[in-house]
Amino acid sequence: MVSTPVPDPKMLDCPALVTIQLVSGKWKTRVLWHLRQGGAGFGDLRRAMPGISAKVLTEHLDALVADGLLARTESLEGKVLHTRYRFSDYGFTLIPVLDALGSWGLNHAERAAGHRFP
Amino acid sequence: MVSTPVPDPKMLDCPALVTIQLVSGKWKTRVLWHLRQGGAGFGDLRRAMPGISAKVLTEHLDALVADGLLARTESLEGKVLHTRYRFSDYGFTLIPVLDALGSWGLNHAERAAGHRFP
DNA sequence: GCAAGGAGTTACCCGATGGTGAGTACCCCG
DNA sequence: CGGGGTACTCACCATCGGGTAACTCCTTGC
Repeated sequence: MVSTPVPDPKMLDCPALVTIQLVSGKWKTRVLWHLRQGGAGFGDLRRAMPGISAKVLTEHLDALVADGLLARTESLEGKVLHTRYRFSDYGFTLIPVLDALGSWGLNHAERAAGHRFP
Repeated sequence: MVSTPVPDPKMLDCPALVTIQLVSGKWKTRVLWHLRQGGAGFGDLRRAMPGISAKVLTEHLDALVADGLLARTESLEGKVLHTRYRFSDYGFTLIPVLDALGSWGLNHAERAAGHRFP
């Protein structure tokens, strides 16, 4: 599992690492980014992120749910199982942080696109 | 190399990932965290972070310098080479983001320490 | 001469992360 | 009945980040 039930003490001298552990992984931020616009099903997420495999998506979702950032809701529409993933209340508190990462990253991308470190 | 010269286009649909790439790695945040309190030499950093090997520290520092977050200054004190690592001006702009990660992480650590997801 | 400290480099190994392809189970549609 | 959709699981691989240990090069001090 990729989750971090209880952050190991070594991290506490660097609390930023705790957050990074929860969010790092090739697709985790992308999943979170996509779910910002509202909940989605497993298949929605697959389609939204071409390249991810079912296995890895499952792993990442499980980790995010286990860490309390996402909530999973299963429902039967007709008789077909539908699973919906969305931010939990706790997960919402992470959004400002993700936004900070996002806007800095966007700025960095622009900067790096042109010239190297002017 | 662990650096991300020009962020690959796939990341741009998730700018947060750009930032995370720069900062993820077992020791990168710890290096940055330590350097927040002022510049330090190679040996200072090794001593400050028991467990890191010279190789990995070199790799991480190289990556952080290549990404423009840190600046390396070499000086000869007497005839001995001293290398000093510190935040670059650009690196400073990342500090608020690291603080956001840090305070959220600290909060998460407290939350996880007691009960699981109350 | 030899240890010790500063600043790395090199070769090699290991385990976690992620990718592939197939298979499962259930249901709906034509 | 076949094809397609939802939601996964399983077995197997490949890559890569990180760890280990040894080795370089240079200078200062006993």
